[in-house]
Amino acid sequence: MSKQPVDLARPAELDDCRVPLVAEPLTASQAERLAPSYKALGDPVRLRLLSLIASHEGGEVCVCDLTDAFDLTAPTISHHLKVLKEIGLVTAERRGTWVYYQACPAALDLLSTVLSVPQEAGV
Amino acid sequence: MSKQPVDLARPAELDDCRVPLVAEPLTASQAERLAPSYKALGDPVRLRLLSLIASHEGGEVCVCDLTDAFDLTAPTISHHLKVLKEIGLVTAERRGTWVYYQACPAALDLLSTVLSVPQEAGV
DNA sequence: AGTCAAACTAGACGCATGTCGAAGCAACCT
DNA sequence: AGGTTGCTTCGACATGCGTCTAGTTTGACT
Repeated sequence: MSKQPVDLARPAELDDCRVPLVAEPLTASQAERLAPSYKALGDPVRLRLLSLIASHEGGEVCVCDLTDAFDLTAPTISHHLKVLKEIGLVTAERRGTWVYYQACPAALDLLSTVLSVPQEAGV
Repeated sequence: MSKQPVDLARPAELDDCRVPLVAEPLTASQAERLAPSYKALGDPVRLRLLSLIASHEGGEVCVCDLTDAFDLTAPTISHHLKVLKEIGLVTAERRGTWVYYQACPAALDLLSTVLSVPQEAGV
């Protein structure tokens, strides 16, 4: 394992990133911590994977169901899930033969907050 | 100009993308229209550029000010600004000698909305 | 043990991307 | 006109990334 998860949910690491980008300029280090997360969302397959996981009732999805939803090989799906996992947007849990993925709402919420536009800014 | 701006502000093109990713699975076409925008944010330099522009009072920034904020050459900054412009996150306007960039709040808001997590989802 | 299926890892291949130096445009000056 | 500054385009280079095939691990079931 070359990279370890960034863990967007951990306050100590990223609470100082929880500021709308519109409110004040991001520092270089804030930008460097946030950019990889947006990059992870910058692939259509990963966006759909995350959405499939996050919107699934029960809050988790088996890999086999995810693989079926795409015209891609299993290793490719596995690779994308690994990216999402390492960035802290999802977690994985093995139960018997199958592996289930869950979304991390806190991580999503942080990324949403950074892009949010206050009302008075005139959307 | 090889690509033209995606224009995230145009309702006809992207209003059907204005749905939280957590609410229901993104379709393939939705994901393919949204992913390039997140990819554009997936670089620390572009994130900071966008933040510098969006948070600047007056709502616009001259390129020269942006270039000074980084340890990069002018062509590189220009390249990143072009990416942000083509994706519809900023607009550019020349006034005399200088070029000013403005942020597009509507585009930002869309990307924020897609990542937003409803309260009851338990952040 | 042997087998099968689910999922991941390893390695390879081609395309995309970030960066730079050099050159080109555009607008302002003498 | 000529020169200067601000910004962009062009072309090149190294690196990164998405995808695949082939092989490996993990667990369940005979």
